[in-house]
Amino acid sequence: MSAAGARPVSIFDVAKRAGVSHQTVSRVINDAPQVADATRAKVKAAISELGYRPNRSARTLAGGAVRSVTVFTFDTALYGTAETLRGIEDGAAAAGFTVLISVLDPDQTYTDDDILSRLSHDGAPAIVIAHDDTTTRARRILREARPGAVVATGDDKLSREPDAADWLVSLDDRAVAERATRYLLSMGHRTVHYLAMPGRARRQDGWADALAEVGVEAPEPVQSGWTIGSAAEAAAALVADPDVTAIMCGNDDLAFGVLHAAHRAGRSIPGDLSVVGCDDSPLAAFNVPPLTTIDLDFRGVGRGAFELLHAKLEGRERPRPVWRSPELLVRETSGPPRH
Amino acid sequence: MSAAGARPVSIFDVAKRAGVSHQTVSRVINDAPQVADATRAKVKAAISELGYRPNRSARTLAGGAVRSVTVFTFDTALYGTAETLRGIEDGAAAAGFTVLISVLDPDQTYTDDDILSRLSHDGAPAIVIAHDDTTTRARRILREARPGAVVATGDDKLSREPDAADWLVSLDDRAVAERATRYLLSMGHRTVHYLAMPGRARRQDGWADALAEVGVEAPEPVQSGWTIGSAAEAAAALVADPDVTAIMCGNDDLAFGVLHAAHRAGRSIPGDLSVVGCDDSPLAAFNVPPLTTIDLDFRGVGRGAFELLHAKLEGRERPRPVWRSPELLVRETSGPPRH
DNA sequence: CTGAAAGCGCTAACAA
DNA sequence: TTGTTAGCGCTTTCAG
Repeated sequence: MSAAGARPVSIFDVAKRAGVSHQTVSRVINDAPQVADATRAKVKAAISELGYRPNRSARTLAGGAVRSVTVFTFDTALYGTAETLRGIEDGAAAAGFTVLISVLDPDQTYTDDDILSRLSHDGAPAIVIAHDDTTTRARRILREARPGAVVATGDDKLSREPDAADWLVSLDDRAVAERATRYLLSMGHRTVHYLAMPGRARRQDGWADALAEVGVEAPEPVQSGWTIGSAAEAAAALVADPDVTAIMCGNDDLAFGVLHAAHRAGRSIPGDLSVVGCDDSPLAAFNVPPLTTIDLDFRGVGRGAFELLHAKLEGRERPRPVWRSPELLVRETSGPPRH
Repeated sequence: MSAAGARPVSIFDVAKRAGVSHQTVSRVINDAPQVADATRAKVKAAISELGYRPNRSARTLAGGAVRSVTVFTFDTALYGTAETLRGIEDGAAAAGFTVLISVLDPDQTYTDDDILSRLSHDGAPAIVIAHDDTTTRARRILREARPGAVVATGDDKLSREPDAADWLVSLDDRAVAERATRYLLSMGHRTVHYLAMPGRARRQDGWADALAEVGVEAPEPVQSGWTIGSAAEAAAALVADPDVTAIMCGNDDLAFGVLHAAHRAGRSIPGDLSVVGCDDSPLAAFNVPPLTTIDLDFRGVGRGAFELLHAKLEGRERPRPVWRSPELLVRETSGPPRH
């Protein structure tokens, strides 16, 4: 154990103690195969006696294998991003990687250099959780600078690009929204309205496609911000309209905003109005009434993003996706229209 | 702009281009005062022409000023920790620091070495968001190893220690819970029950103190986990008891669980039962009915934690706290008992 | 299987 | 005000 304030134990201290060269110590801590078992044991003993811990900066600088990822995101508190981040952390921890986090302010404009200088060094690997315009832009900048070391998650316009399969890990947001919309249609609703989050695209596509399928012209989607309050405000006119019987929301938080607005407008749920969310956030099942929504495995997506990055770094094949497929959870905010 | 794959631009490349020594470049990027304006301009021009960006590992290794913090936490998705993290990020970004994040699994037991090896190097600065037993333990380990470079937030038994003022940044959780309990008492409730989160202490102290103040013996606190589901389950017996008219909850999520359980038990809110949360999470104001709670500025606390760490690192005085003081927000889940 | 040498990109200390 | 030198702790060569 090194005393506080003293010079930390280095690879040379260990080498001296074990009676080997520092290089042999390096081999041991990197699990190199060509080390005699006896030597390995001696070194390991010295390591634990001295309380040696490798210095990550030195390892990185000396050009060893990369052992950290920088995650770019815009809000660590939103359910989707928080869960994705947890998934990345799970994967990173299992692989011995350090996670750095770089939060981008949606209201700020970043130059290419602002983004790139957030990496620990040129070409450091990164994962972008792209859920808004700023992170989508960051994704583009990072990918242009280091195509091999950047993967992304998210649902935005870039995910329509042809080479997306190489670097994108994402649920099929289109199918998810389509499914929820079809469900509402199947309950007998004439049409389904859509409350949209900022900067996302594919969920809205799915909703529109499901309507087109049955020959219904899609009503104008209503635009909301990310907060529950903004959703309540954005949906105020919608919920006041007695012709509106079904609303599909970009995510659960938005759905809670709609429920709040509907309550204030005196409309009963699900008699007057069906509301469907998306995410299955922790509160959905416990809301009063419990929210009909689609279970999305963001954590699995995060883990998948890390694994794709890891595979690319080591020149391996793209691993198979590992997340649960989305599931529609019909609870108590949806049903057939009253007539 | 360095081409992908090429060797990154170093301080020597910049020096050559600007016709100065690499040390002068170092001075410019570190804002050292003793550089002639003309020289500085030349160097800056070379930097931007070449797209030079400093390598953080090299800077750290060479023993420059520290520019990163590792944050230890146990769940980045919970409202309190997520907001604290955001506050730390805000402060770190303003000071040009990188934030590393180290998530500790509550179900795992870590050795001292497990914890210490998560730092980028021996003695790297850290902030611990201590909200459970595992993180509280990490706090102790880190503080013992590097007392000067570790600060913490949170509400646990350690915060009762005498030297806490040196390294702890925290709201007055005791006062917060006391205030909420007094409010319920003032509405005419005979007693107030407490639904507790794991591993926290001071909120419970405040609740007990407020009851003691008016000579009421505190009922046995009910223990919940961190999830809404566990709260609903833990509170099932409590809400079924018609003698229970007021429940104060460790945080908002727990309160939502209680509301859910109360609804299932057929008790009306707030007629039969008053429920008070703690946090003012984003959903509180928009729940149906809106939740009475206490607004806690976790983001401010996070910023304060970073600023305390930063001040310690630079040998400055402890900065003044910068967060909003807690405020009781009486909404629609609380009121006088029915008789 | 092990060791010696060179250098990653940067900063601190010293010299001019 | 600027330049030179000597590392930081480690990994990658390359030699035995």
